[in-house]
Amino acid sequence: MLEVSTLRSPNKADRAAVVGDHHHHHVVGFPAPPTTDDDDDTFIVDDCSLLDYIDFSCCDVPFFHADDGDILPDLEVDPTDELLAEFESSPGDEARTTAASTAESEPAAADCCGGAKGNMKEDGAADESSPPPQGKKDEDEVEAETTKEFKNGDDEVLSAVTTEDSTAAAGCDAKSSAPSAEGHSKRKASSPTTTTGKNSHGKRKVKVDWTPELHRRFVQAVEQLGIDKAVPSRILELMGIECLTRHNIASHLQKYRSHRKHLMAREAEAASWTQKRQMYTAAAPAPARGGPRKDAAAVAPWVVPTIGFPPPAHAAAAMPAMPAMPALPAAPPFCRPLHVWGHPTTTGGAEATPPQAPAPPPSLLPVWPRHLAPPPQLQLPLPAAWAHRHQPPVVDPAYWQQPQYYNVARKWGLQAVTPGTPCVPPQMPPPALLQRFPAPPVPGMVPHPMYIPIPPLLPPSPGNKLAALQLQLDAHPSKESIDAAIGDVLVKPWLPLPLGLKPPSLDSVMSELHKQGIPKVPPATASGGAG
DNA sequence: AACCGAATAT
DNA sequence: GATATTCGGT
Repeated sequence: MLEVSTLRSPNKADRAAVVGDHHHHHVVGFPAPPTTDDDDDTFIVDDCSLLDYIDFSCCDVPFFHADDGDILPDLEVDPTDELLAEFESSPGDEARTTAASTAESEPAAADCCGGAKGNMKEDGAADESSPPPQGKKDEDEVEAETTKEFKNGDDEVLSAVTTEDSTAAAGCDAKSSAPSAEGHSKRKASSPTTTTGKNSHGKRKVKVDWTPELHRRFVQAVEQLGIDKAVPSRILELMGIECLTRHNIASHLQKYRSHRKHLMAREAEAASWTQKRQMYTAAAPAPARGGPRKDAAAVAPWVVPTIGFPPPAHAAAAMPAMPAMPALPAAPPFCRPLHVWGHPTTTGGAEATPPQAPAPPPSLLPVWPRHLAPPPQLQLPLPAAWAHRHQPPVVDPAYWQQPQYYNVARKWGLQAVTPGTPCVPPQMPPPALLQRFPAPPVPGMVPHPMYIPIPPLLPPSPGNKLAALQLQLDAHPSKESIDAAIGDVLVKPWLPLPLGLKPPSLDSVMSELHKQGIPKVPPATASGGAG
């Protein structure tokens, strides 16, 4: 279900105070699940279908206050508390609020098209009397006002406040099955300064909800223009959404670029890290024996996160022989709908259903809201011993499909993680940072080191730079780095050996593995799967 | 003047 | 963290 996004206080503690009072849940835009009052598992919807649930028919663009951001991250949050806070703490605002809510609560007022095409959030009243200090800004304001649907032409700003409010809320909530929801959720008592909602010029401050669909359009435009030529004005043109302003686009574009940059930087870091890691692994001579297997795991980057977590069923099943390279992580068929920035080139359905990717067991996705759990038919059996795990084994590629790792990339355009989506090639770091080595597999290199503890490393010593490096790497391998490392390993288990270093012989590797209780892998299978 | 983008504010 | 606004540069 979707809850109306409220201009709530960021103070989660406040909201938590009333968690549990489901009576005031604001459901909008979706058919009411069987049990609307309970956050139970009955309402199952996947990423794709979630979009389908949204009725965009009356809107040019699905601007919803029931935005992604408000659903998943704040599942436990009940907007009611905000209401309570409002009534308790800001009687002044309440007058206006109640009045507005009354008007909005009328379903008749809900005309998605008529009111606002945009899911603009109005932060507060406007003070139209104060002239803008800067002429430039004045122009911008004009632009904004003219482009916004709820400008209502020559409507007075003051009236626009209520109008805007009602249109933004009721307009999009029109389809809502909770008629009175918008009234409550629309405004909440935040600090008077912020809730007054006026910017420095006393103009309306309207927030744009960048819904997945809206973002999809955005990215589509950006890709169409090219990441380099994508400027707000052009993007705005291509998007063709009146209610957006160039500033809205610019702001979003800024963040979009920022995220991309961030992701690529980490990708580069991961690649670099992987390379170093491989260098050391290859360079490390036969390790001292006797160390328990746990120790080896403690120093092996890809094993470190697995401490305490046995591999999942499907991973374990593939371990003994390790003949085939596991498929690259694919988008789970039930992608989290919120804060998942759908791929621009897909329209809400195809992106999240790669046929080759079985759904990860639900227990591997602990952060997902229960009501968004995968359908039962997609749930894989899991060993009982694993059923209780709250943290998935990192060795499982599915782990990296967790929203916090997977969806971020999806959202911000590293489309490489969304298989099957026809789109512009992902922006990759410079070749220098992402070296690909088409060299054949090195004999003796196990193609799937993820699941194999590497031999114990040399004890750190002043002269042992490799050991020092290892420690450093082990100390702070980011999950993203590990993720990328895993990806690298999966794709190309071989990496160039540093000059002057010789790879360990197959016998030595196998011998060491055997000492540590790992059954020897037949060379035929060990070298397979590289292609 | 218009626009862009980074920095900053909300 | 998301979005808006400001500000300096082009």
